[in-house]
Amino acid sequence: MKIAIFEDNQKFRESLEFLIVTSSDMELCGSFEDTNRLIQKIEALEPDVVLMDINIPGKNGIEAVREIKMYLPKINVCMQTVFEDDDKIFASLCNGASGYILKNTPPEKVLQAIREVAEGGSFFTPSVAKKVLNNFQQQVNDGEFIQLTDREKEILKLLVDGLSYKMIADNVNLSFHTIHTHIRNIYEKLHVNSKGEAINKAMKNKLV
Amino acid sequence: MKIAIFEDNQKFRESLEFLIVTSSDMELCGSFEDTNRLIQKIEALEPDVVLMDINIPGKNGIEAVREIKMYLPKINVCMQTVFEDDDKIFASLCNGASGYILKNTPPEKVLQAIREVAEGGSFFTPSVAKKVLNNFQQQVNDGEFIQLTDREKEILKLLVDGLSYKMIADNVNLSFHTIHTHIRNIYEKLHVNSKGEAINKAMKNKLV
DNA sequence: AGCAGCCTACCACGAATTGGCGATGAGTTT
DNA sequence: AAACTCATCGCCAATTCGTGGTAGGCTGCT
Repeated sequence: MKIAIFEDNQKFRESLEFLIVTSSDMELCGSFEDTNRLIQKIEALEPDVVLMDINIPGKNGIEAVREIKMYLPKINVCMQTVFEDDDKIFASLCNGASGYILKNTPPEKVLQAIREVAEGGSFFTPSVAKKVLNNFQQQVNDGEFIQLTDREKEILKLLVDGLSYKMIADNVNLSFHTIHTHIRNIYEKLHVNSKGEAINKAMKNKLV
Repeated sequence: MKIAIFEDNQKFRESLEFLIVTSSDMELCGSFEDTNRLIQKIEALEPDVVLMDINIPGKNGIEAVREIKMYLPKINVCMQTVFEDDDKIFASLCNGASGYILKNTPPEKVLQAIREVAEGGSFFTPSVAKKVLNNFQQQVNDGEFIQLTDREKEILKLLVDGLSYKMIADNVNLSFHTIHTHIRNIYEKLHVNSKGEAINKAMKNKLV
């Protein structure tokens, strides 16, 4: 298993290097203090996992992971940082990072994270997992229980996709009037009274 | 640290019980094979963590976690199952579970998961973490780079909230016509031509 | 047989939205 | 100075939407 490190803090980089080289199943294939010529380096070294500091000189870690995933999508990237900055965490993950560990993570967990990421899994330190989870949960249901029939869900989905009544009617082979009625019923169940609100609520509450 | 188990498979329940009682920092405060009188039991036992099988008789695990989080939101729940059923995983997590482990998880990881969950963190087995992450990543940008002006973003946000042109005009103290033009420009930039599509695209690409 | 819920379909009217066309002024870049 | 972007305001015709009704057919439950 080949690992590449991108980390500007020398002490930290060295301790990571030590951790990798003393690990029997891993091989350190590169270690750098900036992201210059990032893609070329990775292309040449062919690491299984890239460890990327989030605040690294050159392109920062978020840009870096985006680039890696754009040009070399098979490379798995594990981010690391000292800060629990929500925005950066989400940005990294959205841009394709497979893992996220804080720098106070004990060595054996770091190795574990690397192994999980190498196998295509994901690893978050618990606090990061919690943040991801919160983001996940908050999208859902404000306590209302909305029960739509299958037909209604089908039509709501098309509505959310931006189709007009007429297009929906075409799509499901029903009369325009029927669609009209269904949508009125949907609005009532969602407690909304415009297309915009309906779409918003449908997406936020993952009704589609 | 007090743990309660809800698990219908006897063998599995017993091995969990063994795992807990032989663990120095944990105490088994209850172990059940169904979810009957769930809330009363939990209220009486006051566990720190509930281990909940997802396919348990009575109310299933998803309903159970929802109830727990509704009546006793401070209780942290860790789900477990043999299957990697995406829908159930997401449903559990959305309903408030803090952890999700598969039943083939080695004992020491189970204990680790319980500890993380007890401390308010989250724990997923890597494959589940991957699923959560995928759901996270897919929400974002299809590769297009959409550059909206501040005004446009502001108006798009209100549009997404379900407001009509007139209401938006009121909201930002502009003329109806101005809103109209902005929205037309927004549509052009988003390559859409209806309110529905615009809202959809705006939400999917997190432009707001 | 009666009731309830769902899917279907229709009428009608006022309000909202779209799409096309044009215009001005402020500020920035070239 | 010309070109450009951004924000602002305007008109108009065609379409779509929101809301109020009505109503038959179907299924499932009592």
